[in-house]
Amino acid sequence: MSDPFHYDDPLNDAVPAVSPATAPAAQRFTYFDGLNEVQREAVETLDGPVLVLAGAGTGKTRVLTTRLAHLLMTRRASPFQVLAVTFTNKAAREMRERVGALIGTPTEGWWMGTFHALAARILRRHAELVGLKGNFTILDSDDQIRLVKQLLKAENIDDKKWPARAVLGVIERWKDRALTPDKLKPQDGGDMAGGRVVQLYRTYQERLQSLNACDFGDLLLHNITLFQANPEVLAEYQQRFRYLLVDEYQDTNVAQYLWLRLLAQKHKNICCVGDDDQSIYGWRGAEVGNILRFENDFPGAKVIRLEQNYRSTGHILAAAAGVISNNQGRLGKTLWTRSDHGERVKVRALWDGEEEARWIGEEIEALQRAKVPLSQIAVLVRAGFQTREFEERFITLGLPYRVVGGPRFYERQEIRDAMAYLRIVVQPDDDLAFERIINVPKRGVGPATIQQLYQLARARGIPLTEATWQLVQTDELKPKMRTTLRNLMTDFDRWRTLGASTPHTELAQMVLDESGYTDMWKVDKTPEAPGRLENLKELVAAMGEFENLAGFMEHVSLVMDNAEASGTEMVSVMTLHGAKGLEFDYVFLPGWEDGLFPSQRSMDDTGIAGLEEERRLAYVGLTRARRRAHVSHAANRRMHGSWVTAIPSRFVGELPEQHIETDAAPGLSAAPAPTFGGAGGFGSSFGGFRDFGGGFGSRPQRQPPGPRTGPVIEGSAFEVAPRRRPDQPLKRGMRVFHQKFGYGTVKAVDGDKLEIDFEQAGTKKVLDSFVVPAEKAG
DNA sequence: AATCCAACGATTTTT
DNA sequence: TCGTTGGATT
Repeated sequence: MSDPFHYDDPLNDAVPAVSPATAPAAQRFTYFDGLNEVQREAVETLDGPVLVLAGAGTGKTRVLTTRLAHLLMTRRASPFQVLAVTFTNKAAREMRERVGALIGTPTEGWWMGTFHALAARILRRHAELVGLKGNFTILDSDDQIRLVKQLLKAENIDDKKWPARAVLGVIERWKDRALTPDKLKPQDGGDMAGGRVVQLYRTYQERLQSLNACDFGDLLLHNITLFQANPEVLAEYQQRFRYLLVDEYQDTNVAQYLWLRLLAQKHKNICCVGDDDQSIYGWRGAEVGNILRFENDFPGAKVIRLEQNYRSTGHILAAAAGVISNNQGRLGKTLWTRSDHGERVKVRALWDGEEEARWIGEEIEALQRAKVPLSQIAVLVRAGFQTREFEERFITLGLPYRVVGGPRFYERQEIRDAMAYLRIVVQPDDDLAFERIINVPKRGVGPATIQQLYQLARARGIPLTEATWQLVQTDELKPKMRTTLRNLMTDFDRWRTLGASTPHTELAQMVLDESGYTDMWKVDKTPEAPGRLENLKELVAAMGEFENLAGFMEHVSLVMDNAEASGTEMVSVMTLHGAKGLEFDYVFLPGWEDGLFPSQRSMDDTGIAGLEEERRLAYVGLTRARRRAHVSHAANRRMHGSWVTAIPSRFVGELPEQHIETDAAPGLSAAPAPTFGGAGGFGSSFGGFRDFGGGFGSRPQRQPPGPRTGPVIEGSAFEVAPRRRPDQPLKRGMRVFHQKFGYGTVKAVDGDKLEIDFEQAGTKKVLDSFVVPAEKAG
C-alpha cells in the first residue's frame, strides 16, 4: 500500500510552483486592487513576526489569502515552504480554494490545513520516534470515553462520582497546556477521582501507546515531544517552513503555541491573524494570553490593526463596541465604518420564551414579505436547547429553517460503527474498535463473554482479536458462542486478505454486508433506520474519492464534516459559537437574560474571566449582523421543566442608549436593564433566575395590562400569526411533506386535523397547516 | 443476554 | 421537560 501521507517535494526545493508566465510583471499585483492601506500593509509585511489584529468584518480572510498568494507570487517561498494553519476544516478549505483561485494552480500537497491535520501528517512520518507505528489510529471521542471508563473500573473508582467525561476533560485540558504526565505532581489533579487523576492520565497514555493510538491532543503533543527529543527532525521542518501563517490565533492553546514557536524559530517569519475580542473558546483550552503576549514571544513583532469594518452599520458597531468596552485587558481596537448609521439595535422585552419565539417568527415573516432572502436571516442562541422553541414555532409557521451544528456526519452511530469494522480490518490490534462492534449487530456476545476475552488479552498482553482466536481453539466457551466468534474472526481474516486485491469501496461494502451490519438497519423499524442506511451508502460513496482505505480513514478522523446546505432558502438557527466567522443581514439574539446569557455556569466556573468570555460572545453575536440586530429577553422562561423568572442580561444594560431602540410587548415595561457596576459586578450567589416552585409546572400569568391610552383590540399582541392556508385542500390519499416527519400519505381528515402515514416516522396526527402537498415541497 | 423502566441531570465544541 | 443511563427484570 502506498503511503498516502508522503508528498514528493524535495526538502530544499527552489522549484517555483507558480510559473512565471502566470505572473508577468505588469499584472503581478492585481490582487492588491481593492485592499485598503492597512490591509495592504498586512499583505506586504512578509518578513519577521507579524500580528494582524483583525476586528470583526475587516477583511481578515482576504488579507490572509492575499498574503499567501503574494508570498508565492514574489517567490519568497515555494508552496512547500509555507505552513498555513487554521482551526477548522472549513477555514482550511476556504483558504485552499481562495489561494488556488488567486494563483491559478492546484494546491495539493501544500502545507495548508488544521493544526491537527498538519500535526498528524508530520507525526505519521516519524511515529516510531515517539513509540508509535506509522499507521496509528486516531481515536474518536466515544473511544476515549470508553477507555477512561475502563480505567476507572480497573482502579475501582466510582464513575458516578467521577464521571469519565469529567476525568477526560481534565486530561484534555492538561494536554492543551502541553502537560505530559511527567510534568505533573500527583496532587495536581486535586481530589478528583480520589486524587488519582494524574495516575489515570499516565495509564491512559500507556493504553493509547499499546493500542497504537492517539487522541486529538496527542497529535500536537507528540509533535512537540518529537521535536524536543530529535533536534535533527525539528531542524528539517524549521528549515523547510520559511513562512508561517496562522489564522484565529486567539483560539490557539498552549500546545499549539509551542508547536508554532518551535517551527518558527529559524526563519522567524510568522504571521498570526486574530482578534482577542472574539476569543470564545477558553473553556476548551484556548489561551487568549497567546495573542496578548505575541509581542513578547516574538521580539520585534510588528502589530497591524485592521479596524475598518466592511460589514455592519454604524449603530451595530457602536452597540457592539459599547458592550465589549466593559472587558479588561484587551489589546484595543476601534472598529469604524464608512457605511451609514443604519437602524438602531432593537431591544425587545417579552413575557416568556414562547412569546419571544412567536415575535421573532412574525418579524421574520415581515422580512420575508419585504423580499429578504431567508438565508440572510439568523437566530443566534447561547445554548443548543434554545433552538427547540424556534424549531417548534417555525414548523407551525411553515417557515423553512435549518439548525446548524447538529451531530456531524462522522459522529453518527452508524458511521462510527462502520468505521470500527474497517479499522479492525486495517489494524487488527484496534481493541477499542473491536469492543465497539463485537456485539453490533447483536450476536449474543454479552458482558460475560467480553470479560473473558478481556482477561485473556490482559493476562497474555495480546490484543483482543488475538485473544479471541486463542479462546475459540479451546472449550472455554459454549459451542454456540465459539462458532459465532470463530466465524467472525474468519470473516475479518478473509476481508483482510481480500483487501490486497479488492478496490477499497468494494471491500467496505462487502464488510458491511457480510458482517450483517447493513441488515441490522434494514430490519430496524425505527424511523431513523432508512436515514442511517443512506448515510452508510454515502460513506462508501465518499470513499471513492480516496486512493486507498488509509487515506480515507485519516480523512474521516480529521476532516469529514457536515454536508453543505442544500440550495433552498432557509433561516439559520445556531449557537453563538457556531456563528463565529459568519454574517447575515438580519440577526436575532434571543435569551439575553442573566444566568442564561451570560451563562451562570461560566461565571461560577471561571468568575470574571468567564463573564468576559460571555461578553465576547455577545460581541461576536452583534457583529454578525450587517443591517439590523434584534436583541430580546423574556421575563419568564421554562428551564428543565420548571418556570423561572428572569431579569434582562447585564449586557442589555451595557448597550449604549443612543444606539438602541427599546420596546416591550404589551403588558411589560421596557425599563432599562439593571446595570451591574462594571465588569466585576456579579455576586457568586446571584442567580438571575428565580425559581418559583415550578414543581407544579404552572405557567406564570401575565399581569393584566395597565390602563391604555388608545383603542386596543384585546389580545392582538398575542394573536398567533395567521395560519398559512393550504393552497389546495388536503384530501385523503394525498402525498404530503412535513418538515419534521418527512413524506407521507394522508389517511384521514378530521376538520383541521390529519392522520398521516409517514414513510419514515409512522402514523401521526398533525394539523393541516404543518404540512404541504408533496410536489410543492421541492 | 436482551429488554424495560426509573432516576438523574441538563453550556458553549473542533479536531 | 426530555433524553440518557444503569439497574432490575424476564
